[in-house]
Amino acid sequence: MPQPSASLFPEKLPAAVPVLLPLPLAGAYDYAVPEGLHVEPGSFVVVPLGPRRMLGVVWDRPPEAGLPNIKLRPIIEVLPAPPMRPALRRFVDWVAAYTLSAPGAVMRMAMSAPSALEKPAIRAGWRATGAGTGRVTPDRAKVLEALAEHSPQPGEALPASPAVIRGMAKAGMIEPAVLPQAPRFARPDPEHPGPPLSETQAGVAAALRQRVAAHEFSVTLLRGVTGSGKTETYLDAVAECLRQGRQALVLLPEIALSSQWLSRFQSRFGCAPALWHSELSPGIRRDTWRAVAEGAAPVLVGARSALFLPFPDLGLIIVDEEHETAFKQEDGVVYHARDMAVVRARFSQAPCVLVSATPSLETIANVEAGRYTELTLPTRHGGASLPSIEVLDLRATPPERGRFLAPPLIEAIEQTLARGEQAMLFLNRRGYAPLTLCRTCGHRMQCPNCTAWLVEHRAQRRLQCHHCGHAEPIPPRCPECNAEHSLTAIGPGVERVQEEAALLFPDARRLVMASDNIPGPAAAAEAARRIEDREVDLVIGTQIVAKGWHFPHLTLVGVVDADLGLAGGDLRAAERTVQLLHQVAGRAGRAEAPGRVLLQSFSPEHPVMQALLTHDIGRFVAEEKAQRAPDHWPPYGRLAALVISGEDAVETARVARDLGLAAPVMAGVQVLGPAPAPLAMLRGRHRHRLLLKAERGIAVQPLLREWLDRVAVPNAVRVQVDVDPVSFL
DNA sequence: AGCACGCCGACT
DNA sequence: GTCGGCGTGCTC
Repeated sequence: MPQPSASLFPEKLPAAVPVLLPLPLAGAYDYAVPEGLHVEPGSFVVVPLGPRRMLGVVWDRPPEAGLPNIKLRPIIEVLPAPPMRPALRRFVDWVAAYTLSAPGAVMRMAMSAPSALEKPAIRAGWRATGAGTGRVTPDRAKVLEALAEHSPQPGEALPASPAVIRGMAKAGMIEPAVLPQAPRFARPDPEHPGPPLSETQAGVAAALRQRVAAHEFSVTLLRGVTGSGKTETYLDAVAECLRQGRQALVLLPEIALSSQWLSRFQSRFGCAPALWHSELSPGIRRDTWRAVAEGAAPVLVGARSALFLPFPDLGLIIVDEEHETAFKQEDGVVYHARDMAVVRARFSQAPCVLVSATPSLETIANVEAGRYTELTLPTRHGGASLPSIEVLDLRATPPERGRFLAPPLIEAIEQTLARGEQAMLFLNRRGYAPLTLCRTCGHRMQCPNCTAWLVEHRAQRRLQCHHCGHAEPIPPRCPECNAEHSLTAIGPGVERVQEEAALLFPDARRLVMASDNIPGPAAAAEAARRIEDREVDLVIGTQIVAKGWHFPHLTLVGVVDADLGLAGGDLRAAERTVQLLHQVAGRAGRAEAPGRVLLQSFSPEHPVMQALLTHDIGRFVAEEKAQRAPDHWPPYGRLAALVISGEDAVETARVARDLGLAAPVMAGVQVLGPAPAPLAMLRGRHRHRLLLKAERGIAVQPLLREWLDRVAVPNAVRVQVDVDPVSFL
């Protein structure tokens, strides 16, 4: 590659820098730096792009050499914000290279609050003038009263409509005033007295603190059964990080369901942490982003996207429930937050702690290979014993016809309720019934856009597609054969289980928990409170009840269909089922009352059920390993999936076939497919899949890149690359 | 991601 | 004869 020569273009060459724009472009664009403007790598700048102005970041790559005839457009402005740190810039490049995404698309996630880059907005409010000409109406009196109490206040905080406030301003009764800086994030106090740690906890906490104090990269698996006090233990490491004056990041799989986690944080540190998730309002988002960048948010708790926040001095990353599939981002830049957390920690020279009761096989393999270390909390805290787990053979004791709860489970619930304790029924399926079938002609109600059945939601009297959001009213007669009263609900969803429970336990106060009726953090917190305060006797829920809740009065968990997750039969079906059911089981019983778990299954002999009822997860893991290792399935090899999708069936299939023909041929690499995806149609797009499997040690990214370069893909067809896929749909 | 340009159908 | 549909393509 020709190098620019200073002697060829003496000082005529304008200073130029690459600027990475938050767009899916192949790389950074070069811009001229106007005389007198100071920029450095990481500077946030405004540059012209075609007809518009765009925010970007000065990047590290030296500007493209040669082509001195191209006149570069100049940078318009440098924003008064701290430059993006090298650790974050390198992380962005790394994630882009690993996931085969455009660097700009990844950087976009690191610029998720562009307004935070401008000067902190002056927030305007109102104060009373003590004068003015207007009449004092009741509304106006309330406003004046509020302002007498506390002044100035933002308009939206005043007890009157904007019209009233405008009127008062016009009458000269109130006037605009600058509000003081929005309250900063409280500083969690590491010395705040928290709950006492057991001896085991204290030992593990000391080991974690040591890793934090070491100020260097390390990865630790913190493994402990449900109720062993993992959270309090790692919060001690967070405290150490605070003492060091560095920032801590805690990733939770579903921040919306974490009200109880947040109260534990509060009681350990005396205040709430900063939060980061997709539902934040723009204002809070901007404040939080800025606070993180300024180091004013010492602890941040967030969903996976928090990995891309501009921490200046990250000293610890915790990934709680590291086995959760919610950490995998499936659209846009496809990445696994657990794995990227490790990378982020490496670039920040910080320890990373992966926390789980049922670690992923990936993490276990990394421990076994010596890449990660492991710390264990082997027993439940406070002397509580593990719940007893039984498998109910549905072949031996089937439910009544058209029902879903087997007699022994019904009896167990009755006993539990009679003792005044709480019971929970778990079924990982929303709605009333997963299939609506015509008894006359066999027609199945199907989504027009997806290869999927429509799920009946009886409460809304609608059929819904859980993949694309399509919804339609339940038709009065079969759309195929016109038979009336012939459409029948097949199979159970939580709504149907609740209906059955209402018949069986009419006096029990029931609560259904599914994403349909728990739309956000507030609803989740309220549901948890009602259970804690014993306003509920029977909880019926989807996987949102499996999360790390602590319900002290809950002693029985019934799993309505323990076989459900095994149906797809993909690589991780068994592993996921063990993790999910183990987690649900962990809801039963705590310190004072022993828990009991009943799994309804048609195959009690299945290794998954055996692992659960013997509590021998270790043997299950060994069996999985023995199955996966010989053929180099993950984690003993790597996978990358290509999903080819398009509206035109023929064209999409052709691209898939072309990719199959152009697949890399090499020892240790195997390409499976193309084949129609299990979800052969999604949102109106036809889908095909290819799977590349490589032995460990083979870098798949260069293979993928060359592979994709060999095949022409028309615009209407999309090829999505998923390195380390979790979902096989 | 925008926002252009571009080439084909229903209006004043 | 134009206005406008959104399909392809470029932006340092």
